Amino acid sequence: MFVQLKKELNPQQYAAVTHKNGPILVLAGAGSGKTKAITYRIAYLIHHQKVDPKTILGVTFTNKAAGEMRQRVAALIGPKAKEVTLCTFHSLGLKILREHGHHLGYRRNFTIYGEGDQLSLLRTLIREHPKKRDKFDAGILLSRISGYKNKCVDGKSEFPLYGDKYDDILPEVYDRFQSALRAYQAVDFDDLILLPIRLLDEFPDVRRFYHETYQHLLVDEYQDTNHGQYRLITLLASAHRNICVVGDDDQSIYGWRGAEVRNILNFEKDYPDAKVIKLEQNYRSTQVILDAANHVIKNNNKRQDKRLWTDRGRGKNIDAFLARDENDEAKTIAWRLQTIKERASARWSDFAVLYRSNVQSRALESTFRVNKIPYIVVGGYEFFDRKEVKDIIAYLKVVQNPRDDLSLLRILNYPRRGIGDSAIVRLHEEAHKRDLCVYDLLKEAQNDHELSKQAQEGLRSFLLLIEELRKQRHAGDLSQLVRSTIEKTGYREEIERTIDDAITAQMKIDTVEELVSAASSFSEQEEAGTLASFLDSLSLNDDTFQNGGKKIRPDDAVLLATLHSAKGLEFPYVFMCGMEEDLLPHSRSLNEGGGIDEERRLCYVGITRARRHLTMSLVQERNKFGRKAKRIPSRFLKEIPEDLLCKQYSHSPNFFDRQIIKSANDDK
DNA sequence: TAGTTGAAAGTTTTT
DNA sequence: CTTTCAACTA
Ligand SMILES: Nc1ncnc2c1ncn2[C@@H]1O[C@H](COP(=O)(O)OP(=O)(O)OP(=O)(O)O)[C@@H](O)[C@H]1O
Repeated sequence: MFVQLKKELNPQQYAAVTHKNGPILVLAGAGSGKTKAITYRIAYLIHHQKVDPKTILGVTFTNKAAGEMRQRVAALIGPKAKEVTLCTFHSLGLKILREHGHHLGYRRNFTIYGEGDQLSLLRTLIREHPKKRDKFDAGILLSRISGYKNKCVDGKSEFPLYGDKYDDILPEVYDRFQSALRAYQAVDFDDLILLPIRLLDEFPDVRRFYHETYQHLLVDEYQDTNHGQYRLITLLASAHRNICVVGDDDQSIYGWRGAEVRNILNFEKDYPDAKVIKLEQNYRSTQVILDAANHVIKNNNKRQDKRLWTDRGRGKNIDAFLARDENDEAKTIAWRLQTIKERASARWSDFAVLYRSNVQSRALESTFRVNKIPYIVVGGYEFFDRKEVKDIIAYLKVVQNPRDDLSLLRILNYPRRGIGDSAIVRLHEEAHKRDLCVYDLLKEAQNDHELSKQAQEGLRSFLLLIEELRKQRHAGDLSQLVRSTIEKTGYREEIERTIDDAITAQMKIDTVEELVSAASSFSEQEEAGTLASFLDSLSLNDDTFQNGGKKIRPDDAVLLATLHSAKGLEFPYVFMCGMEEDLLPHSRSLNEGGGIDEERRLCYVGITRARRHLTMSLVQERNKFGRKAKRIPSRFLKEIPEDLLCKQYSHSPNFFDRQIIKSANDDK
């Protein structure tokens, strides 16, 4: 590979890849080969500089982008890639916390709370609060708690005031929230960044350990880092200063969760000796696509000046079509996709359909399904948000960490064990008063005569069940454990008992079964197929579960993804759907964070994913809560010059051969 | 304590 | 349209 380095890289990339130690900044536009520079640099360090792969750390914000890095490094250096740490900030934080969290009082088996867990914890706190009549919204509280937490990275600070009813209760709820997490041995996503910062900051030994361990840091999509992640990286780099960051201010799309572009813009101030590199040639897209992207993004102010050119030829115009509703849109996409595929003899995986919001995947999925177009959905809700799955996972979480009161209380009386609300409230309060975790309290409460006979019996069988599963945890394999959990809890019977509709009941049973397959395919592809790693992967939304619980993952499939999770990827053929006002730009985004500019960047990201051809679509009306709502074209569509577009607004897509493209509704 | 009923509310992006 | 939650009844 060394021989070809000079051939495969342009001079600027070559400079970035082969630069000796010290800070490097690559600030450049979409498709200019930033990720290529990072991955080649990793390969170069290993092959040329004889750097031990284990001492290289590459991080980025999203799972998808981390996976892309991993894949591209593996393509370059083969199996050695496994020794390089390539992950998201959060999984790096998790690693640090599992290895050294004991300094801060965390056991190795601590639990990760996702947003759902955070919200349900907050809801119980609100329920117990004396002022609960005020109808506090858990979501608002959560965003303020998270904001405050992150603000405290640089030391304790005042609670910010918003001038509403939440101001009064925030400090108290915050304290209770934090102590609950501690008591439960649980950490939330913020903690996965903030606690490692404390470890590195306050414990010189830990800091020294990681300075030794990771001697070369590389950060992709650096514009997406928030202050905590910036601090984390800065601490990790402080000894050797071998830090290479790449990014593009025009692709900053996470302002709404605290990402700060100034992290990348200030890099030269942080590291005055930084080698700064600009890349100006786009190797990805045709002229038409690049022009469209540039015309859209130039409507933003406050941009870093960047040049971008391509020699890949003009290419075909961008198609833009109007459909009647989202099902028509999906059908037309299916039809066009198949047409392009045949004409260009492309593979399914050469296509991506991108959208602003996860709900948009629904119509696409059902249409693709009936038309036998293989697809993979990135992220989205679906599987792991279903009640059945969350219940079983709560059991597994308790098995792993019995101090997790929140998960325990969720399942203590599901399936029904005769333990009612009053008993649960009593147990919870008692545990809180005596500074015990509920699990330990249960051991005595099973003989507490103030509880009903029924409840006592229920507690006994619950404890027995958990103990049994805990024993099994180390013995058998993971999928066996999940299966036992389902069987021993009598979950299937509970579903059959409580749900009258046989079809719904069967669906739920199937869902639970799918979780077993998810577990078994997990232990097949992970060498450490333990319960702990399974729960971690679930919490971090790991790529392993891309297709929910389904075991069969087509290896050649169309990608369905949000604009956010498509960043960093590229496809010969891209569809952007829902090009409508209130969706892109999204109506809810206009007041917050980056506002319209961030939405425009999102559009820019979408356009620049395409290599050869881009199709945009919009609909006349969209179903919203069972009502039809009229839609108007996105302003971004109008920012693209007419001569780059090929508009097909006139005829209904129903026009297209109905025999070829089935509608999702008329499949029976 | 368990189960039913009816009203109300939700409509963004990720870890 | 869906899900969630409070109030009610058995
Ligand atoms: N010097 C080069 N010669 C040929 N092709 C290149 C070169 N550099 C990059 N490419 C190709 O251009 C495409 C885009 O590269 P890459 O994904 O690294 O860009 P990027 O700057 O990271 O993009 P983005 O900002 O959108 O994530 C890839 O297909 C890559 O292989």
